[in-house]
Amino acid sequence: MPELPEVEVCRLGLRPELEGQRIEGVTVRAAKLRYDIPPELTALLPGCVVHAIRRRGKYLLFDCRRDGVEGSLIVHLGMSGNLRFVPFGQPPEKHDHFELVLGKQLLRLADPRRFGVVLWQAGPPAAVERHPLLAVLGIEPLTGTFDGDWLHAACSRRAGPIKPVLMDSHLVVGIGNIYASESLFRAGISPLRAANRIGLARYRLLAAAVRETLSDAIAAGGSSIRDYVHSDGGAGCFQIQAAVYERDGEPCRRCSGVVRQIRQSGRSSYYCPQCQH
DNA sequence: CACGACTCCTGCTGGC
DNA sequence: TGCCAGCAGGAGTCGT
Repeated sequence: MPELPEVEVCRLGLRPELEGQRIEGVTVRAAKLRYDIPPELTALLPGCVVHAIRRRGKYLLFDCRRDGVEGSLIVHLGMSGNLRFVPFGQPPEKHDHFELVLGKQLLRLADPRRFGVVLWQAGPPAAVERHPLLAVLGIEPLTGTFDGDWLHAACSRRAGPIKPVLMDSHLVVGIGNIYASESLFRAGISPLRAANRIGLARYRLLAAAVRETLSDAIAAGGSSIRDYVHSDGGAGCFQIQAAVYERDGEPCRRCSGVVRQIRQSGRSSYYCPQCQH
């Protein structure tokens, strides 16, 4: 489920009900996610107040503090994770692995495929950037320094096709398999085009397309935030209408061509061969 | 270094 | 209807 927009919408939905709240307890039902959930969390977190919820790439960061304890809870939703507020006493389901007990409700992490992450970085909020998983992350695509010029320079040594490059979180964070295809469609660039053989002008189009695609998705999700984080909602699905993703064989929305599916680096890519070069 | 294959895990879909 | 292969929105690690 989660690429950058989904994680950002999740953050926005969590914020009003979690920021400033005290953590009363922690439940770890299945410690084995991509990494083991640190057992010390059950001792560290109770009594902490969540002062801020930040996002870096697809990681959610909960800045926590109490007497003698300061650190950030690092949460990644992997492929199939989601965070939900649920009422006290709601029985856990099969893949509910972790939860925070708050004053009035629970915040529960479900993740069937267990590619998610729950970790802890001790220290002030800034210290989390030094965590090994975060230290290697690339630029945020919704910040000012991400633009066509930056992207053009960053891709100058990448001889492979642009689509997997766009998904490389060491370069740019947050662009997953859906929004990579959608952004390339918007920019009119073929996913097969060698990254270092795309000119500056087209990289400016691509950078703008990435920003627009992600922003539109966040805006679309923003209107259903309550659904996204509450168990009585619509399962957290707010997907923007895809131009090409999973539309293999269907007509292109822009021309008379047919959307095609190909495989790149083990992932599906979708594009319109007539619109994208 | 850059790149692709492989890997973790469970669940769903489509073909036979 | 049942079974099995293949695939799924992520990303670290390893070999070339």
